[in-house]
Amino acid sequence: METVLPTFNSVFSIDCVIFGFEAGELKILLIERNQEPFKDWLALPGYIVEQDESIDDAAERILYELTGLRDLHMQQFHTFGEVNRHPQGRVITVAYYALIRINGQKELRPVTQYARKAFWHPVNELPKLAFDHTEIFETGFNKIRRRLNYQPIAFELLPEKFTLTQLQSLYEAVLNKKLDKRNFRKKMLSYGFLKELDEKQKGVSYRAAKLYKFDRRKYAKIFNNELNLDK
Amino acid sequence: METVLPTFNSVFSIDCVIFGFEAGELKILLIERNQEPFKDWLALPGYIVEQDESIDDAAERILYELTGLRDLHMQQFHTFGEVNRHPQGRVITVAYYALIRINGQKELRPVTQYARKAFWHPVNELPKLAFDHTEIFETGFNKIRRRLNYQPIAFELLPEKFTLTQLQSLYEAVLNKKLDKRNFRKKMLSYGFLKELDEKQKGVSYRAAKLYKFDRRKYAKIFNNELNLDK
DNA sequence: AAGATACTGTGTAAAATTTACACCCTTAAA
DNA sequence: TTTAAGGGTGTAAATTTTACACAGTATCTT
Repeated sequence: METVLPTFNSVFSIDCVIFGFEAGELKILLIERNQEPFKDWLALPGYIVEQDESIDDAAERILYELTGLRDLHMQQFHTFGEVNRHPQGRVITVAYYALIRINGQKELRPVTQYARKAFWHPVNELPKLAFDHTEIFETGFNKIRRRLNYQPIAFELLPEKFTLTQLQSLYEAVLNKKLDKRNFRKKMLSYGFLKELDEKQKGVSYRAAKLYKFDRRKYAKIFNNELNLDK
Repeated sequence: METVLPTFNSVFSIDCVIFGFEAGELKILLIERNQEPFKDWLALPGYIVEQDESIDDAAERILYELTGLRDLHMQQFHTFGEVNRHPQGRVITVAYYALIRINGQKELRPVTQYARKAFWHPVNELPKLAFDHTEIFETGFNKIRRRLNYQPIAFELLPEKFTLTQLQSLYEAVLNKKLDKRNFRKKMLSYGFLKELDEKQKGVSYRAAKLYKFDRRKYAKIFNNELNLDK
């Protein structure tokens, strides 16, 4: 009886769909590849998992190496395992997503040679991507659209202090539909996990809006209660 | 510049969490392993993906080989990639789930030597399982609990013709809570995808209940409309 | 055949949530 | 001081969700 694992020329890789939000627009992070196959193509940040690292660790490392970004909360969302998805051999890829605040200060700078550069690109009008990355992106986008309804992921995309209008336009960008201003505010505030600050928006040429903060503690409390008091 | 894939001693495997429903109880399919590691342990049906098959194909094949079951609609739900989850080397496993009618006629019979037998086991009071299979099961169970609310997966577990009480007790088993009979019926029927048959339950020692069928066409129509008419 | 048993099948009112909808206010810039 | 741009607010109607109880019927028992 066989008791030893077979050796195939098979590798695991990770691909990352990283969402950001800027100027009312939803964007994702792309790289320009500097390596065959698909040299010079645009692609999702992705690379091969090392033998001695978990896939979660690999996802963090790979994103960092290709884009310079660190300490994101990445979550796996799907695994792509068609036989010929990679032209050089059998590669199964586990796709992760994360949402982050786009921040002018944080420079996007690949620390390996595999990517020539990394940059934000609006999710609408995405160019052709390497491998099956377009499909991976679509799958990921659908997932976060779903999760937006039951997880507080929107706040990861916004600056720490934000206005209700910014929050609403983020929801509109992800869900791709217009929402009613009064109803949106009523509902968001009714959850009780938004903290109104004594501060206002600055630098706008119109009446400045109040700033709010997402209160993680309150959110956790509410969420746990829901689970515990389950009828 | 490296342009060829590295060769690691890494393999992909598939593990299956197959749910069934019988006698008002939710069950999953387990095997008794006949191979090291974890020889003689109970485990989820799972095995290694071949080099030339997609992971979806592998899932079908592996389930068939270990249990004799075929033609299920399996869906991947999570990939487990901790470094030491398999004692013999680096194995990443993609976990799939499916829901099926338990049917006395369909015999569970492994067609490989890797499993000694396959059998149904209630999801409550699961024994210790091989590898990280307990965690895989828990993750899968949580997923279907969620999906029950927005996908018609319940009907895959029931016989083609079923009573509303059977449907309700399935929901109660998966969600692990009591539901109100009148409200449950009102809501289910209001969707419009249950077809009332001219037939009644047989072989019960009390008033026989009406039988219903799940109408896939109507379901699809309703579901598509929802998507298309999206405001 | 009478009674016991076990589950079927049904309606309504109250409460909660969701939806639709429009205008005055404030700030900065011109 | 006027204009431009978005800020901020309330209510009524419609819809959905919740809570709740009992008579009806088939079978089995004695």
